[in-house]
Amino acid sequence: MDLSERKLKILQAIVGDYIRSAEPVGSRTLSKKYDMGISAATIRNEMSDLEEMGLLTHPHTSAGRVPSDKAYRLYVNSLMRKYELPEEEKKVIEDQISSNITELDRTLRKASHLLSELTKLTAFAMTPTQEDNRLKYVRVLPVDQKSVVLMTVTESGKVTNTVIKLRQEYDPAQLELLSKVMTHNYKGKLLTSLLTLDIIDDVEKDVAALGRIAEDVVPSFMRTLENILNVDLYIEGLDKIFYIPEYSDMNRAKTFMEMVSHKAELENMLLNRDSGVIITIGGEHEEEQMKNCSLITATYCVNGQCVGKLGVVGPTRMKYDEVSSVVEYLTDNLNEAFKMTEGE
Amino acid sequence: MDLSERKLKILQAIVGDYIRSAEPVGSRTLSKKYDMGISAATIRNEMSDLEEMGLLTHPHTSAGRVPSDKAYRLYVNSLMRKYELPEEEKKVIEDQISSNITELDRTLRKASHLLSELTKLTAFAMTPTQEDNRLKYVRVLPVDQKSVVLMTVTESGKVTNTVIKLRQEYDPAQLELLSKVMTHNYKGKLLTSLLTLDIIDDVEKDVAALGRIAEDVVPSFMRTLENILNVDLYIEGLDKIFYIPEYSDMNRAKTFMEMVSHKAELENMLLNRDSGVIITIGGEHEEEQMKNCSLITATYCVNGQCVGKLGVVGPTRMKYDEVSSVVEYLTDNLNEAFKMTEGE
DNA sequence: GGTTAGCACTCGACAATAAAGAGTGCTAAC
DNA sequence: GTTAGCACTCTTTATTGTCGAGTGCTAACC
Repeated sequence: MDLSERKLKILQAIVGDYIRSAEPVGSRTLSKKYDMGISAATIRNEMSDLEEMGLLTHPHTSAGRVPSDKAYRLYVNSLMRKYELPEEEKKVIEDQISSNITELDRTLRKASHLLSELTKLTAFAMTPTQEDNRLKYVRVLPVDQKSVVLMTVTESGKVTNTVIKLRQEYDPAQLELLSKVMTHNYKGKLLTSLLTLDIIDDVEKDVAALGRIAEDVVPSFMRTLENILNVDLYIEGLDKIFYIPEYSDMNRAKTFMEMVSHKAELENMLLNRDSGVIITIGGEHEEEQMKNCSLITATYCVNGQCVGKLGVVGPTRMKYDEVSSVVEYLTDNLNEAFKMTEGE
Repeated sequence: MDLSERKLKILQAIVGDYIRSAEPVGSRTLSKKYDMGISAATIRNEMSDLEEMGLLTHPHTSAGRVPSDKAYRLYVNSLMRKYELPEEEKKVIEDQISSNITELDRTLRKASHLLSELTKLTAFAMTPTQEDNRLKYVRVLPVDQKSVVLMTVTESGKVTNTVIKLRQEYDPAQLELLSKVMTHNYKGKLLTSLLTLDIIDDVEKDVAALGRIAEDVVPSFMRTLENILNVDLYIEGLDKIFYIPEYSDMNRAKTFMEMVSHKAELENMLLNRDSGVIITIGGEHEEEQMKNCSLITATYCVNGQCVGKLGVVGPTRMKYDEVSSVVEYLTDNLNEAFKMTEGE
């Protein structure tokens, strides 16, 4: 696609103006607002060409031009200048994110909230996937006579603790033994693969000395595995859509809301995305309901493993430069915060 | 307020009809639909009386009548019959709630989701307050050479575990000592009161042998306390408002959404409510933004302590009988599920 | 005296109509 | 290649008129 300097300039002006105003932009407005030394009529001709190339659309005969998804793509790829976040915003992000690094969940919730506030769009953050994660070791520690704590540690460094009430008293040596047996059997195995095993049977068959302790502990272990593998999705700023002209139509607002509220589907969609800051514009989406939305996501890493997603959804008309910068900066901060952490 | 049998009957019919249809109900409709042996004209006279008593309103001269908050209150207190949940719904609630009792957070999230689905309204659930909770004991347990797990147990039975990476290796005896010192010092103290203490200083001054371990552990302890005291609010079914005629006006929808999105304020409001199933109707609320909403909340108990709230918000026109039954049944199930649990 | 029928009146909802405004597309002149 | 001018298109907004539902009042009825 070869575009003259002038066409690019006009396109850029249209995209920029439309992103700001949400109104179709006409030739006259353009020639008045941006002093580019050519008349409205000339601009009309150029616009006509751009429309033929599929970069602009016409809501109806007598309306101004609106950028197509293709135009946004061109804008994002070549025309858009890098947007530098104002220092205050950087500071807010740093303050909010770096503060409590030990709490992944809470930090992610905070991150999505922040993302929504700064972009004025609906934002979300997903807890890390643990699909590729393997068991490092299991330990069962004493708490009191009839309670123990089950500690599960994965290779990626996620540590989970669960308190288990036993139906009988136990001998500390038994716990020691149980820890060893389980660790020995399952160390290095994928968490997902462990879910399908019949672990109680396994363990009891192995070591008769454990008695019935395994029966109390193993179900909790299985539940812990399930929980670790479970992904949560935090969504913030749903109310923001009321400020966006695109959703002043009740039906579109409803559709958007429903789409975002279907967490399971949204989750799936996010899981399928590549790493890095990714911008997907309207029709580029596979999913029918997303065809008039744009999505900007990024992947954050915990202990060097890139496993979680976060991002922003909005209408195709969005401030791609600002939003992607916020997403990027926030992700960088998260990565920094989660770099040295072990456990949640 | 003395009302004739007939007036009550008419009022009940109006409230019932309006709750179902969301349309002002006229005398003619009423006399046709409900065969109560009197003519529309008579009903008009009665309606006029009821309006004078402040039980009905008139959106405009030629519209039907609409119940006032006062009428809803009367309806809820005296006219409303107990609504028996259909067996399927009971079963759904039981299945969903009883399944994973060990996970308070997840269960509450599920509960609010369920509440929203069954009532078709926006629902929420709050994690338990721990304001009156006292520390039972603290234990620091070994994990590996440089990591320990800090276990905090409260009198209400809430157990929290945090993994802490130390900057140095430690002697198991030190952990034992630290546990004892901290437990001895702070056992039985309100969690809230502990937050204001200078615990590092306290502990180090007490026992020199601990060295710098306290410096690593105590901040995590403080953070754990903060987290325990923190209340989370899960909100579900925001999209439901799009199906409610009251919110087909964009502005009201927006206002509602903003109100519900202000978690901190909502939290405060909920904390101020009494126990049991409480219905507050429109103008009965203190808060300006709630004056055209009704709120049905209940309190659930963990280990016998009533500490958490959950409920439903919607327009004053809501199916009070059904909704309050769902809230009640769900709460009963939660109470049952949380009765025997220790820890989350 | 309570109840009912009848009728004038009110008001919102909806559709049809008209006018205004913005923008295009084409043509002819520069 | 660029520009001005003009007819044409289509949306937006305001206006009007009509319809229907519902009230409130009065007078008759049982």
